[in-house]
Amino acid sequence: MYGCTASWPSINSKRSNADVRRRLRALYDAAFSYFGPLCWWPGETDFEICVGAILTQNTAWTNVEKAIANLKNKRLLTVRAMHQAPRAVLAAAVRPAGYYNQKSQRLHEFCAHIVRFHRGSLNVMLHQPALVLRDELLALNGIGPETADSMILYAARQPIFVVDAYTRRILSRSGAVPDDIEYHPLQEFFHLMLPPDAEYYGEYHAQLVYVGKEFCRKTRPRCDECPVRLT
DNA sequence: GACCAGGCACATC
DNA sequence: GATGTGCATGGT
Repeated sequence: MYGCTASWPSINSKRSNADVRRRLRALYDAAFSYFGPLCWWPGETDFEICVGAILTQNTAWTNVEKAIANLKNKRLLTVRAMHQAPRAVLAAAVRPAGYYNQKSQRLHEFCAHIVRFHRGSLNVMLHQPALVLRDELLALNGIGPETADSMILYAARQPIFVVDAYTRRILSRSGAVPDDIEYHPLQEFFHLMLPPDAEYYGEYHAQLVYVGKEFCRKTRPRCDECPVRLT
């Protein structure tokens, strides 16, 4: 049963890659049948997607939605406006997303970087090779692997797989990977096993998040009711 | 009232 | 290199 047994081939077992790919496809198909197309990431613009990626760090998305609504109401959801906004105003707007002092600073530094190095154009920054963009994002304060990869996949639409808490939990509970697997090995696992397609990566990640939210929470998982059988 | 949520940076050992 | 801690709001 999902989450309770471990019958997947080892992540290191090269000879069973075909089997792993088949299981991953079956997982996706089952989730897609249950949830339907999710069309991620939520956001009207690429900048909103990037802002959401920072705001959702260790935070429920419902709180992020409130913060983004505040930013829209204050007309701060552009690179220039956010860059020029007083820190206190920015912090007040993102307050519902928690960690508002850190996140307002991270947003400001993100915008300052775009203004300084890309003439204020997020589009210019995003139109770099994925690995160049990734290194650039990771060098910024407050942007780690998951945040950077979310921006690259959903805003730049380049095929980098996003690993988050749900991804790790679902895959490890299924026995496909060790529960203490680090970010990059798990990302490489997906890059090796899935076709490099940004739209597919995005939808796959979205389906994993929905499965996670609904059936694979940290405590009180609903394994028995989960429509996605991984083993 | 405790626990959790789509992380990350930094200090300490 | 591994581990622990601070950051903070809002839902369950």
